[in-house]
Amino acid sequence: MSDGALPGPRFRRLGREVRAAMLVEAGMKVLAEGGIRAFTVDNICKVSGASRGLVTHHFGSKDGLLAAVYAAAYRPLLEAIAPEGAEPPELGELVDHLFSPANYTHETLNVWLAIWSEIATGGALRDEHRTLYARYRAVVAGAVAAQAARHGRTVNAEAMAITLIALVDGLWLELCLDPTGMTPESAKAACLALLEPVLGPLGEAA
Amino acid sequence: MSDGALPGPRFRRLGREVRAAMLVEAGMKVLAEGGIRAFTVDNICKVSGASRGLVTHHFGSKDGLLAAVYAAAYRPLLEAIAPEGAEPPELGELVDHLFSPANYTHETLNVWLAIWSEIATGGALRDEHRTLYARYRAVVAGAVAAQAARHGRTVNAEAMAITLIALVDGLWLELCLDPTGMTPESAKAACLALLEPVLGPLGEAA
DNA sequence: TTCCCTGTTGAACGATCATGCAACAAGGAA
DNA sequence: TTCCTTGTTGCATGATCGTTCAACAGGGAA
Repeated sequence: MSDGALPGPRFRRLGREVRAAMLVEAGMKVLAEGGIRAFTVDNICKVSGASRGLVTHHFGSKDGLLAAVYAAAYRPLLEAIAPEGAEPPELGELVDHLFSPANYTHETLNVWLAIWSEIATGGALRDEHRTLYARYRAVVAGAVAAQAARHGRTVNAEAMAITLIALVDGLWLELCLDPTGMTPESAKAACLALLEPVLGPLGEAA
Repeated sequence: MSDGALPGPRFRRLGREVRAAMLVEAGMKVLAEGGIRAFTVDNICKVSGASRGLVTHHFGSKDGLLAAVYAAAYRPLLEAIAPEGAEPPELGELVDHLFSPANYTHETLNVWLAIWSEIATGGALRDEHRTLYARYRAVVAGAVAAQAARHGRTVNAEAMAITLIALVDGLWLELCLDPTGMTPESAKAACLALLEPVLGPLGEAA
């Protein structure tokens, strides 16, 4: 009893996907708080409570983990917008989801922002972004087309989807950079103020 | 003549602001091509053709140079939108400027994107951003208010300015991330398609 | 020409980075 | 109980980072 050896196991063995999920979550937290400059193996493992070798062991490299974090950030958005096996939501519900507290979080937005720059400079994330973004845009375009047809308007649904996504992303961005005088509610209201003159009324009155 | 000494001076002495401008330009180029991860003293000095000590000497630190790069990126935008001593442009002209080749460049946009993440995570750039962005928003809000008054519409000019800026930034962002099927012209057209139903016709027919 | 201010250099430094890897041990299987 | 699979550890390594600083030299002033 005089030595410093602690009783019990020194660490816990976890299943492959459990540990991977822990690292992804830690990576997301680090990315949200400190941006891409804080996304280091040391920080991630300290937050996750794991040792430094695990990142390479589970994801091959740090960039592999970053790709997993990106996919994990996209997943809830896509599932909220296009639930599997269910029929696609109306445009009004879709916009509601985009500005819901689940997606419109300061933490989440910082993750997006940090990763966007990596994509723009041609990292390995570029291809994965193209795939996920194409799915995202297709869902939005479908909702836009349905909304337009329901109200007898003729619009270019693809172009309008790009524009709507740009508007949402831009509002996200402004909330990240300077939340002064901005709330999720005002952002959503601003979004609807531009959409409804073109696509007809959204929301419960549909 | 047998030694390797080259004739002529080994370097050129430049004025304080000349050298500083060279470093800022190099920093912008590096930032545009590789994002914040490529924004290193080594890269910057290699591109600029200067030695490593100059960054600290002229800007105090690397972050000081980053702040200067940010201000230098904002300046042409503000000057195009709110030329000093001249009366503010109409909203149509303002939008033209925002999507003009001078501002809507892939290089410029990558610089913005790289710096945005730094601002969002609370770096030293935050205060400078607040100042410059407030000026930017005020100019846009003024143009929006004038446009609305000219066409007898009543809008919340401040909120509409935030929304317009968000839309422009979002379109910039999408062009950075995935230029597929996007051009400055289509982006501008998408922007006008949302604005004109609310604010009346923009452009030459004003 | 000589002098001196100051812009410039580049090596040195310690901190921090991502990754490799051999040893270790947890915990189920037998 | 013993054995073996495999998740885990953490040190070693070499690269790269930002910053410091003493020496250097360009080029105008006198």
